[in-house]
Amino acid sequence: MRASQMFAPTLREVPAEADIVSHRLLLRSGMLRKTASGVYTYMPLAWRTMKKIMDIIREEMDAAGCQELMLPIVHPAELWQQSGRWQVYGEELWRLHDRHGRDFCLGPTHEEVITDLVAGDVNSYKQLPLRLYQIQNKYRDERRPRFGLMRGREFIMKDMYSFDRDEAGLDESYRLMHQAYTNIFTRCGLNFRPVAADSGAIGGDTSQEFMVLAESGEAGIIYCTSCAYAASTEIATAYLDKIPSQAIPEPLEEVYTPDCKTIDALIDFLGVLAKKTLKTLCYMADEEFVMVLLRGDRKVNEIKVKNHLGCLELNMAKDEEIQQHIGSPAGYLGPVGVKNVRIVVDQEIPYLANMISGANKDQYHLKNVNPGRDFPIDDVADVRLVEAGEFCPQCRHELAFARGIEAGQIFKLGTKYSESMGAKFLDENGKEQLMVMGCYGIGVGRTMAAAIEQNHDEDGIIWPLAIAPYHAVLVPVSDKDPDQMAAAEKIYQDMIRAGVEVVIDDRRERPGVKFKDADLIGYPFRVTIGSKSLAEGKGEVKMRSGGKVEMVTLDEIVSYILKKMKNM
RNA sequence: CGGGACGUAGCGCAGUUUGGUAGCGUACCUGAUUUGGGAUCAGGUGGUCGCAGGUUCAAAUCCUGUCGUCCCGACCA
Repeated sequence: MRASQMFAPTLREVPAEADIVSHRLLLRSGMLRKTASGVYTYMPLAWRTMKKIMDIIREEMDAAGCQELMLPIVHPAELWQQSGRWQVYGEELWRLHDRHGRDFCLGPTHEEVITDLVAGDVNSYKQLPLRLYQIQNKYRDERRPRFGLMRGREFIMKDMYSFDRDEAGLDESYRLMHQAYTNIFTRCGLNFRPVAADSGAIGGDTSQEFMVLAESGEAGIIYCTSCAYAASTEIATAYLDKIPSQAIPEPLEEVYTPDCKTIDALIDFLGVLAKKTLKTLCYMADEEFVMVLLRGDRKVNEIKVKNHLGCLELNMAKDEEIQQHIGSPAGYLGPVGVKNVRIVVDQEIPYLANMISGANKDQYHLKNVNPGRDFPIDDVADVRLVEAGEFCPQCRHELAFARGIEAGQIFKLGTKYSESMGAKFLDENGKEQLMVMGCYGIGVGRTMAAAIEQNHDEDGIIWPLAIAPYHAVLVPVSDKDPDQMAAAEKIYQDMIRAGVEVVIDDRRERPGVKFKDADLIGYPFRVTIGSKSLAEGKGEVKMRSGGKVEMVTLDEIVSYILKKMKNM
């Protein structure tokens, strides 16, 4: 490729809209342009990188016994109504209708379409297992698209669906995908970690996310500093000390606590620790008013609450709703004496004694509140957020926190979709069985952005070799010097012949401009042909990832780079 | 969805308070001098000031509506 002809308009200034490194660098390097909010154009350089990531994905999928196909992006509403997700998926589902007024949506994921397909064409155990994947645009009308490619409304995803005859088959498909994903992200040169995850709107039980570790990540990870335990903060658990309090329950006592609407104010006023108090939260779970109890120093994990209740919508109750069900203002809420309200108790609570809670009476709290005696503890669940410094549920060593970018996720779905879409087969005994499914996704653009988050410096991107748009850039320092140009041209041709993907910067620009662009775009190798080195019959080879400039004889430059590439 | 802000040349911005018919930097084009880390000089191209109404002799500027974009929040009992 000749830089003089390449469509890669680099920017000196950062567009105001870009906030995180990957977005800024993608725009500045001329790789990405925005078309609408959350909708982007991949420019030629970015598309080369995207294709390389997709090729790695294809190789690993095919090696794991998957077949590529292409499902439609436009889905008829009927399929989504059949699975129930036409309602459940909510506003994120991008809906449209045709000229006859029939409802459709743009596919955010393809369980419905593929399960319907397989249900029609697979009838026998002899056709299983079946593992089908595709790489295509997905559509999710995000409430807030942001961070460039990290959270777009249109994005490219690899999605694979496995169909097995039983749980054991699913386990094998899941294991294969876990290995394939590990291979893919390793080959892309990423520092990542698989973590246990919530299965969310997709459904199913077991799930893991592949997190690319980065400070800018939207997702939180709790991991053990000693063993292999790692989970998304959404579902992370901690070691639970099941030793009941030895304290002798004392009688309830009402205390006057003026202006103690927060736990901080309360513990200041009473001079006690937050862990001696109870935190009372009220929610509207769909139409039901629910109270959630936690130790005062804990934070609630709403995902866990939602999963426990099995509701679609979970919102903090409004003041009017609290007044209506409890008859007390927020700030003085507690579980004692509450009637006709479901009380979800965090699993730590039953082991506590003589706690302080709101009295459901303005300006008053209760002392010596005892679980079981003063309020029911029959609805116990793990509903709290686990934080760094707590202890591992598996080995009791300390837990730590990290941020990550969710680049991929794998799920065991079970029979949720085969049931609703009617995906059945006959086994050896002629008996009808439901197929057992799994689904497995990778965000291709997000993987590219994550690679930049992890590999950059103040000058630009530092591409891992495997997904760099080109391997090398060739910079003749002066376009007026025919010797330099001739030497560069020869190396350019040699590189192409040797399979090195190279850009020759033949633009009539000053060397500073070429160097700045080379660093910004992040070619792994830069070969400079200047008058000084040329006088000795040499060129300069520099790696973007660091290290010093190597002077290499012109004839040996190609083999030098090939050798380096082999070791990367 | 709630809150905040912004829309003026490809990009970054000023001008809006106080109405008078649009400017700076950069990018781009031409020429000259330059040439090892985003050159200098000279000359140039490019904007219905997001859109639609309204007020006015006159609107980027004031009023109304509308569309778009970005940021923050959605853990407070």
